[in-house]
Amino acid sequence: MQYWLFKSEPETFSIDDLAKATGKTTCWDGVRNYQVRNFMRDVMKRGDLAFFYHSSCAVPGITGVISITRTAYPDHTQFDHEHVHYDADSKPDTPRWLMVDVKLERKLKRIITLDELRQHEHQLKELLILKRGNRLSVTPLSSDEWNYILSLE
DNA sequence: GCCAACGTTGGC
DNA sequence: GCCAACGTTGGC
Repeated sequence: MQYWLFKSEPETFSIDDLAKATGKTTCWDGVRNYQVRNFMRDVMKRGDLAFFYHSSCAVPGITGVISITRTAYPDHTQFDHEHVHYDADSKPDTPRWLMVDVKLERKLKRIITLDELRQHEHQLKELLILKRGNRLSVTPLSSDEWNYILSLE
């Protein structure tokens, strides 16, 4: 089982939006990066756990724990002309982009901020989100990193 | 296959 | 709003 970190801009989709969703479950559409698509296609399994991270906001940080409830399947928004994530080059018989379903397990008792994570750089120096220039919207992390971060809560 | 230009991300 | 970093595009 693999651990992950999912970024989302709370103005677009926040942890509270997920909490309000039917069954606290949503499809994670909109991934348009090949590396992330390959993570979803090749590695991500049902039951994997992930942190829900708020980015591009006043207080960036980890706000909750989610789980993968459905493995990769075609992202329908790539075929929707009206959608911002429409991809004219992707054909229905060979879909380019995939998504998974995720479910909210729980909100953290408090947000573990990016600033706080940086203060633990010694233990988290391999954490991809702390590395300069990292822009992947979904990144893997080790069980040691997972447990260490949860211990901060 | 190279690489400059361009678009996007995301912290600040 | 700025800008560094990085992925993608497209001309050659």
